[in-house]
This record gives sequence, structure tokens and C-alpha cells, in this order.
Amino acid sequence: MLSTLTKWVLLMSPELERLKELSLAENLGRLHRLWRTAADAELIPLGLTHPRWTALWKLLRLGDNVSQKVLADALEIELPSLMRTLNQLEDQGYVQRRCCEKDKRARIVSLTPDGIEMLKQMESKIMLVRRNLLAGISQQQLNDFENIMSQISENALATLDKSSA
Amino acid sequence: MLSTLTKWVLLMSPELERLKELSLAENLGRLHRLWRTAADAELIPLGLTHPRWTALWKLLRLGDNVSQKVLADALEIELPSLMRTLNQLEDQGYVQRRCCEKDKRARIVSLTPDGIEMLKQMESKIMLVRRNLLAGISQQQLNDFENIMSQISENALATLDKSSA
DNA sequence: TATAACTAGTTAGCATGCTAAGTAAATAAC
DNA sequence: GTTATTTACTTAGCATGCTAACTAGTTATA
Repeated sequence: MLSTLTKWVLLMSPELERLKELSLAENLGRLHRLWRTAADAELIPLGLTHPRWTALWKLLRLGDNVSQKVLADALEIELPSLMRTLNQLEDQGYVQRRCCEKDKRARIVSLTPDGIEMLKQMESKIMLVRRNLLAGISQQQLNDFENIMSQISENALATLDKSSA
Repeated sequence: MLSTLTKWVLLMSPELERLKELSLAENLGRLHRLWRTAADAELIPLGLTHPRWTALWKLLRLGDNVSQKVLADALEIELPSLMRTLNQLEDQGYVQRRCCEKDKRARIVSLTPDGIEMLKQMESKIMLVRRNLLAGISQQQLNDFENIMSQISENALATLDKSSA
């Protein structure tokens, strides 16, 4: 059996160089995890887990007072995933939920004074992490980097559209 | 309470432009998820979930016949996480585990003939996804992209070392 | 050699993502 | 206006990551 494998590996040896390159997707995953870990290292001491602080952060950036649906879409997670996080944040006293007057199906999420206070503490930590991680990288390099990311994203979306069609 | 928030947002308005930029970490996460989704779309029809096919793929690249510990490290997951996946792959008949002669604590994982057959099917699919996602991106751009990723990774590792020390 | 410290594997149980299915409200179709 | 469809939320339960704690085997130390 081992010899079968060996034979196959030898057979596809012209591909081997490209096989080595295939780590790009893995590197992407690793980098994302590293960034998240670095941010968590600063923010977990404040009593917030990753899903909680990202939800608070996003809520601020959305301008507060948005429906759970809007928040979930912005975080790119599903509503049931957000539910649990919002329950926790509500228990911690950082957010409130109330019924929407205009659409009685919806519930509006807003920051409490404690939540705003927590965000102030978070803000400097998050900026610090960003500065640390982007040290030594020029604005031009950053722009190029983001452009490549955009292009790969577009390719991925196009591929997914095509395969689902 | 809303006015408190408004005041604070106004107060930190010099930061607002930088706040908008903060999406880089999120874009990284989104891109990783997209890549994974595109790959899964090709591979799940073969009966393999994401953790399973990545484990098989990594096992091949490690040259087969490695300990669970080595495989877990290479996949950058913990042993208990790998355990479950290997149990599934063993149930599916794609891998085997046997005791290591030299170190009786360890168990060696190897591909079965069925596993090798499955990998052959996987290989073309994975290449296809890569080609699709990197369409229109030059080798030079790709090199630059990977260099920036490396630099951010190094910065992150340095930051984490410093904070844990 | 005998004991201490470490390492590989395992099991158990938590956290957070998901999909599926159900309810209530809003909107579209007739 | 009534009915059908869609939408927002919720609950329930699965998948996969993790840490903690345990066992068995190895290595280092006295």
C-alpha cells in the first residue's frame, strides 16, 4: 500500500512544486487566527470573548439602534449565532433589546451606558493591536494587499455563483 | 444614553477614518471563509467534510506514516480535535492507525488504498479551486501578497511573545 | 536504579458556529 | 379582503474547535 502511494506521488511529481504553493489558503487561515488571537489577548481581560467584543464593536460602527438581523448580516453570522451572544451581552448589561415600533417582528439592539464605557476601553486596545500588526508596512503595500484580497474575493464569489447556478 | 454615545463618537471623530480601515482583519476572515467555502463546494460531494479532507491532504503532504501528534501540529489543531476527525476517517476506511514500534505511546497514521484513491479525486478539485480563485493575479502580485502576510504574521507572533513574557 | 518530569494519546465537557423547524408579523397576490 | 409568501426572531440540536484531567510510556535526574 505504501508503494502504491509512493508510485502516485512520483507520478504526479511535476505537480509537486505547485503542491507546495497550496499553502496560501492555509496561510490566510493562520494569519486570520493570529490576528484574532492578538486582539483577544488584549480584550479578553476586559471580560469579553471574541464574539462578544466583535458584536459590540460592530454595533457601534452601525450607529447603534439596529435590528438583530442587520447586526447579524454585518457580522456575517447567522441570527441564531448572534442570539446567544446578545443574550450574554444583555446579561452583562452592555446592550438592551426592545421591540421595534414600525416592525413588530423586529427587535432593536442598543448600547447601554456600561456598553459605551466598555467600548471606550476597547477602542484603544484594538488600535494598539492594529498598529503592532501593521508595523513596518507602508500605506502603498497595504493598499496593494487589500486589492489582491478583493480580487480573490471576487473570484471566489464568481466561482460560487457559477457552481450554485 | 443615545446622546452620550453621539457625543463620544463626535469626540473621537479624528479617529473615524481609521475606524473605517479596521475592516482589514474582518476582510482577512471573510476571504478565508470564502476560500474554504469554495473548496468545500467541490469536496463535500465526495463525502468529506472540511476537517476530514484537510487532514487527508496534510497527511499526504507529510509523506504518510506520521504520528497523530505530528499531524495535529501540521494542521495547527490540538490532538483532541484531530482525534474525532481521524475516528471518522478510519470509519470511512481512508486511514489506518497502528502502534509505533519505537515509541509505544505514539500511534502512526497511514493512508489506506481507499484513502489514496480519494486523494487522487481530491487533487484535481483543489487545483481547480486554486486556479479559479487566483485568476488574473500575476506571480509578482502573489509574491508581494504572501510577503505582506508573512510580515503581519511575524509582527503578530512578536506581539504575542511580548505579551506572554 | 529509582524517582521526577515530560510527552502522546484519550476522554469528557464547554464554546461558538451552523441548519432545521416553528411562531408571529408584514407584504404580495389574487 | 383573504390567502400565500416572505421575513425576523426564537428554540433545539449538530459539528468542530478548545481546555482540563487522566493513563501509559519515555526521558532526565538524583
